[in-house]
Amino acid sequence: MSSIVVYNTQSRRKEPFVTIEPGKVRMYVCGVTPYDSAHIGHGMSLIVFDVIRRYLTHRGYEVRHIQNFTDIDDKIINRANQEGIAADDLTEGLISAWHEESAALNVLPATAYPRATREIGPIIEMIEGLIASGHAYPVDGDVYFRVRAFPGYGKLSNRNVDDLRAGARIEVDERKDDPLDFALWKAAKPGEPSWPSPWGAGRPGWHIECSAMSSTYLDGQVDIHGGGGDLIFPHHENEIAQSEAYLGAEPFARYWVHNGLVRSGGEKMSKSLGNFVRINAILERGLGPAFRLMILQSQYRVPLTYSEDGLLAAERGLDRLRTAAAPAAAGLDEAPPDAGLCQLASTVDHRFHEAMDDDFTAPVAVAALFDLGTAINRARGEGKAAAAIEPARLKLVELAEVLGLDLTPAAGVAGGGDAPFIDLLVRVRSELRTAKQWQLSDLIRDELSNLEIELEDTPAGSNWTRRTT
RNA sequence: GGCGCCAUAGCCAAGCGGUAAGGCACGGGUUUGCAAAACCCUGAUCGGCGGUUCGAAUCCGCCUGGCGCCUCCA
Repeated sequence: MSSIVVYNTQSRRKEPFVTIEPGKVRMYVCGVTPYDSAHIGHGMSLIVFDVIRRYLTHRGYEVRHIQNFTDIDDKIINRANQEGIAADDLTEGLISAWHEESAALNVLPATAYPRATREIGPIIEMIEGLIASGHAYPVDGDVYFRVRAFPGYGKLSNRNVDDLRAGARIEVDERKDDPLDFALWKAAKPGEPSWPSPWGAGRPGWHIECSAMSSTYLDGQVDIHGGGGDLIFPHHENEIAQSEAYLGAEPFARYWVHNGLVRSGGEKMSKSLGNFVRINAILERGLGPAFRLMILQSQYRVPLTYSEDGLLAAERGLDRLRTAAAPAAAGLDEAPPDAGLCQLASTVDHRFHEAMDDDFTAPVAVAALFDLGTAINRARGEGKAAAAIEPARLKLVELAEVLGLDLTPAAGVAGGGDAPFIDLLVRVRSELRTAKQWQLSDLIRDELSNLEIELEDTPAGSNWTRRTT
């Protein structure tokens, strides 16, 4: 079906993509702990895995895409207390905002969005299994995973347990058998949200929910398990330990896929550093598509350097692609397809798939799209018939869509309550131009420009757009 | 201290042994009533020093400068 290769964090090399079930992909992507609004680091992860999912689907795979919400943990409890609301209300609001923003970024909905708090049953079942097999032990209402009972511990993040022990800066909990052991279940403190369990009221630890949910929703082992690079250790390492110990099978995930982290001002962008930009701040300016293009223009595993200039640069590039992808204003005429353009479209199609097959190297695929766009614009400039260009144009739109890049004109072009007045001014100006009243027509253009409205005169008439800033 | 990653034109960024993709910006031009958009032209020998090779941005070593993980984090 394909010759796709995927970089696997665990082996640190690209491997041929072979799924558990032929033609089907089980993909689990670690979502968020909703205690604050989403920033563009989350946006990058969202888009990276959306592109992977879209491409695999395009390649004929049936993709089951699960994304979770870890909707109970210390940060959530703390934040809810600060705001004087219930943890549930906090997470509910943030999750619905997440869905809205995700949709606005043109991210396809996942197959399912399980939440930790709604999967307590499977989580408890898994913990019981781990205790029964000697991989975990209860202490005073807590349950810990016995790291040294799992020989493969450290294989994902390439660490050995003795180095970890030496470097451990964690405050040592004397009740644990070993400082490395981590919590599967935490006993509830007074006033905390809790669920009944064989060990008393409590809540799941951080890592167990993903192990339980991925197995529950994807039938045990998975093909792709993804997330940001900052999840490799300890989160995913611990997931492997729990899941493989519980399932008695390996690998838990065939391909560990991690996106590079967004950097801002030379540092990782994160909530804890406070140097983040919210996704919403980008969406409000209509720059969602530009943001996606910016992400596509760098390889997903490499840290992304984010800057305002970079975002605007992507917006300008996107505009050029949109110009190329725009349907002929006057409709299609009679003309045979242009041979040269068709040939280029075919070459671009090939380059596109070759690049994406090779570990989803979108920057190269996008470069091919730009070449096609330039050729289309050139052909139009040379006066070629719209029908002659149409096949190439359709190819451009088709391939952009595979990447989730929407090339329809920028949102808000004709929107806004002032649109009728702007239309009127533009019409008056057209009359003035017909009468060669250039001083007045230029005045209107300049004044509109001061109001962030840009005019563009074409043989077919004048168009206006709102400037993105 | 342990484990990794990165350093390519003004900025972003591909490249994975065979002679530097693409985007943005700048400058020149075509087009335009003038603009805008679009198109054309213009720019780098790849952090430094050694080594391997017929041949290296690509492999090895050292150096310098960044970054990530080891603690919550997409």
